[in-house]
Amino acid sequence: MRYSHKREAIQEIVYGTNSHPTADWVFQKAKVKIPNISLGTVYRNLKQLDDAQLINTIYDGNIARYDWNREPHDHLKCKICGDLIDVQLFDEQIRNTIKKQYKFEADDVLMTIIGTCHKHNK
Amino acid sequence: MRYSHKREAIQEIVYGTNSHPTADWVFQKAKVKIPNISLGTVYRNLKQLDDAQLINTIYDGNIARYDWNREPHDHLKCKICGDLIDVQLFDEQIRNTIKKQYKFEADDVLMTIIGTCHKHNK
DNA sequence: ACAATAATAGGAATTATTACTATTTATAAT
DNA sequence: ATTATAAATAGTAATAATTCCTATTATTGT
Repeated sequence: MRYSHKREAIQEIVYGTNSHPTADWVFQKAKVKIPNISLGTVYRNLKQLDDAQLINTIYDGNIARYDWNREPHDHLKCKICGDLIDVQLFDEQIRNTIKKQYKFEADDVLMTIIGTCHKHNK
Repeated sequence: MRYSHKREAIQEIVYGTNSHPTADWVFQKAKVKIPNISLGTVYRNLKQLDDAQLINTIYDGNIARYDWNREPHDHLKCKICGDLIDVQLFDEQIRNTIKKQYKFEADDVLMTIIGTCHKHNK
């Protein structure tokens, strides 16, 4: 993968937030620094960064979000504000046990808990 | 929710498969029985059936799939053939413990394991 | 049977994403 | 430093999944 100024900027944007941004959010941020960047470039580079294991892609409902956090972890998703919160539900050992439990060559364990976050307490 | 012949047919189709069908798959099946049914009707009714807790919607990557199985359960997703396989990873008690573990009003625990299913053994 | 209104068909609109192509840019070889 | 190469890009078109809109149809309470 050849160096590119734009890919570097895109990576910095993803690494600079805990908000699990969408491609369009990254695009809006990138435009501030690089006005002529195109959305296709953002998508292509996010995919390349994912392929290179520099970021992770997570699917939130039917939209892709990007996460700099490559440690195995899970998400709490607030059904009211849509926020995704990082949590560590299991340690690696339990995660590996889950993977081994089935006649299935498991690569990754994805878990999301849907509910209401603290911001919406009555 | 008023009775509708088409909604009944759509529900029967979802209840008649373990394949976690997409809206379009349901639409193709429905057209055999009801040639003039429209895709919009399929989407609207799948949503209504989900709202009425008669089926569940699960997101597989960025596409919606529908599941008659409303018992808490998890999925193994094969990255080669795309199949989703139902599994019971935790009993209700563990599931409730997970829900209580966070300052978060949890409704549902979603878990998918990504990997390779038995059909692709070398 | 009739009125009220939910459900529908068919198509347009929207949203997220990918594909295409001529041009630009990084970089390796000269 | 110049040049050749192929990757990266902008800009736009295309695609896929889904939702929205509106005139018509079907269900159901009276």
